[in-house]
Amino acid sequence: MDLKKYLKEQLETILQKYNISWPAKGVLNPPTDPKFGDLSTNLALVTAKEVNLPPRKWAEEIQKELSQIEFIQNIEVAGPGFINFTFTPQVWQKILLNIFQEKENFGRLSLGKGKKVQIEYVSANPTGPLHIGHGRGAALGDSLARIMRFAGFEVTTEYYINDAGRQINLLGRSVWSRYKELLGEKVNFPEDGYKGTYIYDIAREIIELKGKNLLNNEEEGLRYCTEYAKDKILEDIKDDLKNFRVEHQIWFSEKSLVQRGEVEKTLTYLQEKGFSYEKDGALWLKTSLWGDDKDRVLKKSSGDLTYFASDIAYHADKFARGFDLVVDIWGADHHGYIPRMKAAIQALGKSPEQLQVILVQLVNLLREGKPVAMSTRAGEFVTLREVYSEVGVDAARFIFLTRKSDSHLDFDLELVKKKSLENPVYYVQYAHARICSLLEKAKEKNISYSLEELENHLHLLDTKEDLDLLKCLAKFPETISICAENLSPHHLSFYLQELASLLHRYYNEHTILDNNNLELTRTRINLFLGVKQILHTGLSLLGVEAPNRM
RNA sequence: GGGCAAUUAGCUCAGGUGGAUAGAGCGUCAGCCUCCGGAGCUGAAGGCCGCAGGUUCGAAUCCUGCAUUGCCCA
Repeated sequence: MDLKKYLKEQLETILQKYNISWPAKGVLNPPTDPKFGDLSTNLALVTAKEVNLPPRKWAEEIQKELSQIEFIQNIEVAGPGFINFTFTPQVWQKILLNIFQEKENFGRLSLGKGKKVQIEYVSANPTGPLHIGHGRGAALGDSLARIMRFAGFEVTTEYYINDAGRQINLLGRSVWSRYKELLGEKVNFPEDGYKGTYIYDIAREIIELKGKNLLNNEEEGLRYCTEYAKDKILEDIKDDLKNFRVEHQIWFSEKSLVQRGEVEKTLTYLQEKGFSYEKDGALWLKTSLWGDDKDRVLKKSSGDLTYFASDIAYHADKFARGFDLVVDIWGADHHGYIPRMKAAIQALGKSPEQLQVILVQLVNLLREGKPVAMSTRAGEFVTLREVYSEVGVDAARFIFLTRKSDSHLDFDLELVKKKSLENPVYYVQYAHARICSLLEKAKEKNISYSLEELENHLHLLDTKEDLDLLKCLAKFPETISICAENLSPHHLSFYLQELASLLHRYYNEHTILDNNNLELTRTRINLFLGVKQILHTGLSLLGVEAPNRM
């Protein structure tokens, strides 16, 4: 049962008697301080003027009207005119029945109403290994996809492979150059080429496969090196993401888009609509029509297409595939592209809200407090693989998902390693493992438990710790809703920490297994089973394991 | 020179559409195992929410200006 909805309806009924509808600024929420009850509303404060009463007096009127309401234990007027509601313990105790009834679907919502959503994330150029910044975007995108599916959206995840442009070209020339160098040729390494040692590794692989054979034909050799390097790196990226428990359902090639003529098709469309024009030998899109600072180039005077042009074609393709909402996760250094991209999709006839861009701040990778240089070109960086091998997938993901995406993040390898046992992720996992261990113990003591009698014994869960825990469990669905609506998984991470904290407190306060009071023992075991299930569901939405023992 | 973000406890960070005495973890200090996992629990100290104005019953939250930091663009 949705308590908030229920109460809101009751309040609205009263307002109707006074010909007032629910005010825009009316709020019905849990108060910051639990001593003010379970839910609190500012309704009387906001509507006092309409009934010509002082807020407190008006609040008391409402209180009187509600005196016979079901499920409510206490209503009081407080402060300047807040109305605070406390539900009966039964309301909270019954949550447990819901949880067991819906099982792993408890918290699942129909918020999305089957709306088709695409989430595109990581999309790193296949010119080098993933680094920690990609890891952050990967964790975020993957977890968001899981949560939005749980909230009733139809989600597709996708990786856009920039395999058509200048960067890939440069990669090929870098490898080709190293190949020749290793075979003793004199070479001029491309000025801004990729200098990482992995380029040598790839060149060595090619030598093993082809020997010196490529030297005879410059054009063919370069082509081979380019293709080989791209495929090899992409393979490693896929491998990394798999290890990091990140799933992309679709791998979309920019090159295929170009080859199918989609870019030209999009340009033609824009031209026919009259949204583009030629100036100084270049082709421009009138992005300033939709709030961009200035118009942007689609095709340079040299005849080369810009990245922007293929990006528009790509987004046209996304919408053509029927997505109602497209979510792009970008590094924060690309924030300047948002206005032009939003303009572009409006040129395509879509509304700007149908593209949501989440910016992920770049991660400051530190080692012993000192920044680690992270330039792919300079070839000096710590890879994502090194990071998760060092600190573990669970710890790395949890840290990324415990911060909102647009805040700066210092990730000190030595610190995370050293303090790994105090990492919040272990705190949450420990709660889960603890419950599992307790269940084992119950088995040893021959304490059986089932759900059959649960309903009749729910009233035994009546201590403060019981109610705190039950209320926290009841909050799970709303937490999912907040995460999905705000595209921010970090709320879930904080929720799980709170739930784990209440579990630990409970465990310290009460002895669960008591052979002299089996009914209470069984009921409490059931409570723990409920907590276990929510911990499990929540962690899985973050892509973090819920171990039975640690 | 324009633009986007950030600024909350010693440190790392939360504070969904404005609400009552601003929270958590780490660190510090003081306590808690005859007992189901002490990787835990309880308590204490610690804050002009960057600064100054404005909007209103009410601002960490919204608006304006300024400062500092990061990034993007010419």
